[in-house]
Amino acid sequence: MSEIVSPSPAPVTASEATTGAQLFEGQRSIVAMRVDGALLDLSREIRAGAVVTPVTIESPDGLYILRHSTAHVLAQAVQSINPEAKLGIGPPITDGFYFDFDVEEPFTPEDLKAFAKEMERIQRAGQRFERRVVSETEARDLFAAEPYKLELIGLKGSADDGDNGESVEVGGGELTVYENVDPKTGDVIWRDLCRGPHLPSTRLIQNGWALNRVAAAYWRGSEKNKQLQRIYGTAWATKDDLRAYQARIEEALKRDHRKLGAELDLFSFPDEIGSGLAVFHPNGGIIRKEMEDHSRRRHEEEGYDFVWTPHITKSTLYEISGHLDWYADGMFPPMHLDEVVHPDGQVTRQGADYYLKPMNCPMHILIYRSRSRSYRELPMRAFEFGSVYRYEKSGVIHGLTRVRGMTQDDAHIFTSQEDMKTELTRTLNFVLSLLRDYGLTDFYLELSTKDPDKYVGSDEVWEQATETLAQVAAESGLELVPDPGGAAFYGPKISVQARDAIGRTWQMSTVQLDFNLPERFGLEYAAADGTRQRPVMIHRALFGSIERFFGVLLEHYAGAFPVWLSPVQVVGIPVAEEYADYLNDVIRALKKSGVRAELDASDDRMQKKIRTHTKAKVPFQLIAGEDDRAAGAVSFRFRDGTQRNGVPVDEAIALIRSSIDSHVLVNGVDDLS
RNA sequence: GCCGACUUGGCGCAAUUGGUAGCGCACCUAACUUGUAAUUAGGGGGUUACGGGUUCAAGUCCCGUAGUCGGCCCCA
Repeated sequence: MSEIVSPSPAPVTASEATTGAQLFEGQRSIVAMRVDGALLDLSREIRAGAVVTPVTIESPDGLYILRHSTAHVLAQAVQSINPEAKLGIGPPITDGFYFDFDVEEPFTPEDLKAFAKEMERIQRAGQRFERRVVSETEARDLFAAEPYKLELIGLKGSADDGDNGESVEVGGGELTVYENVDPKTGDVIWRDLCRGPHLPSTRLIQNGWALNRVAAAYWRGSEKNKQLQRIYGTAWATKDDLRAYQARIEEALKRDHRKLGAELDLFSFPDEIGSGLAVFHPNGGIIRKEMEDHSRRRHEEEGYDFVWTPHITKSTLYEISGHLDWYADGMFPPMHLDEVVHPDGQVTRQGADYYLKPMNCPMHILIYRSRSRSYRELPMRAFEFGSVYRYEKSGVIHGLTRVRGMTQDDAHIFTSQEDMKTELTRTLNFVLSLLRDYGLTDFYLELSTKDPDKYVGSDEVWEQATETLAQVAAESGLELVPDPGGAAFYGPKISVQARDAIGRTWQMSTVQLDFNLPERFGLEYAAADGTRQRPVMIHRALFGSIERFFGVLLEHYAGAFPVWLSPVQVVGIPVAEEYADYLNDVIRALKKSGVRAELDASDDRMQKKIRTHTKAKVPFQLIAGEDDRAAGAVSFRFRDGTQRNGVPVDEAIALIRSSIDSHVLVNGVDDLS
């Protein structure tokens, strides 16, 4: 990020027909323009009277163009070194760009270096980007050797480009080609089918870019298609911006929950158990237990009933629920049990398939259905920390955020249609309030609506459900982002997205309406008028899964948890052995009031102890020597190195106790009130 | 699942062209007892992920399996 924010140039009105290049002549910082909302090359014609907004390179529009143009330079470099490489697509993305190629051999890191070098040469050559509108015939001619481009030309008519980058290649309406032209000779050196716009010259790319990595990617995003080699890069207006970006990446790396989990001895994934299956160590166990205990208390206050269900079930349950139809691929394969086969090969007793449960809802439904229900019992809120198992594909497993075994803080609310909206509102408020207890405060909502290719139930029911959710979302006052087609097959949902300490967003809670399962399981209740009615079901999980939420909090706090969640809350460090007994009395008193406190009586020297416990991110180090003992006091040292010395013991205990109860994050002396 | 890279004591890393495994931290022992981020000395610990193969010789080369990482696809 630039320290100095350059003022955005003001829009100008073209007094006569002209071009952007003429209009902004001599203003090197202007690389493109917006006319009537459209982002255009400076070379484009402007009609008289048009209002033209100049685009500078460091603006969001400018960066988008810069990244796109850098992608072109990369592609040219790749083809200049490897003329056999066939072009895929090469759009700008958040913070950078990528370009896909079909090549015989995958790229190596050495290839990347060579490409980067060639890119620098292309930059220095100052090639012009020239836009040309072509007919389909002409385009087919120009890209006769580029099979993927030909495929895109064929697609041009169909408007459903979606968001997978193809629309960057072929603009709506007309086909355009961008040609890189040698500024001296006027020769066309390279070209790509592209909607644009682009920088006027490769020279404007400067040195704020880098090639990051290679990866495979399916052509047009479908695993049915061939995998191409994708090169990812990043590009910024200046070298400083690039460095700032790289520093941001590094910060995120430092917070990686997998790294912190090992460093702080919180959890691990033993190979012997299996991929995506975590064990929590004692330190992680404390955090997890605190998280769960607090959640249980809040659920109790909120009128939830606690239920327990098994981890495994006969297939019948998921046949009724429909999960086997839709998600069998994501489930662990069944165990076939109880079959008896006569020696002659005849099956004399039919066996049964048992599945590890991938979802808790059908079991909660059976609890509801175990007897007849009255409207007086509704809403019934069944809550469970339910362990579920999903057979995630090996390539997607990722730390605690994508696992094969997890525990959901899952609840299913059975309510009447009339109370549905009240209950949804209440649920959403509860969700947000609980997330705030854990220190997340910055939210927005996402409303996922029907996927027309993957749903059950009638359209009216979906509409009604969606409408209700939209209303509840609007009433929350939070920002609402639509997610068309993102719903599960059985109902629309609202998900709560939280921003963490370094601005990344995580999908947290979901509140999901379900008109389908009550139908499938034939759920009913007796209404006030004596008729039998069908309840509506709300699925909701606040953490998503405890494992995932744990990972998110770990990254959010970079391992420095609020006091109530810290595995060790206080470590006592005597200045010399002589003061150990005195300090140990303080530690004992703390333990007595429920504080996780320890005395470091090892024979390390004091400075070493401070270092050790600071690295372990213990919130309070209590130090005592002669001065403190004489005064009946202790001295605080905090994570950031700040101190508060000579605090009377009673006061110290009270301060620590209250910092736990109030869930505050204490990193320095100023955080302790 | 697909593509690529990687896998050396608990953690982070090292081992010239294949010649038979080292360092730091952590751990253990001893001495030292010092007011805010590393006291000193000694010691233990690895059949180099696993299984094959090539070779006089494999951590180094080849094949397979598992796991991890980065993407793609997927995410009830």
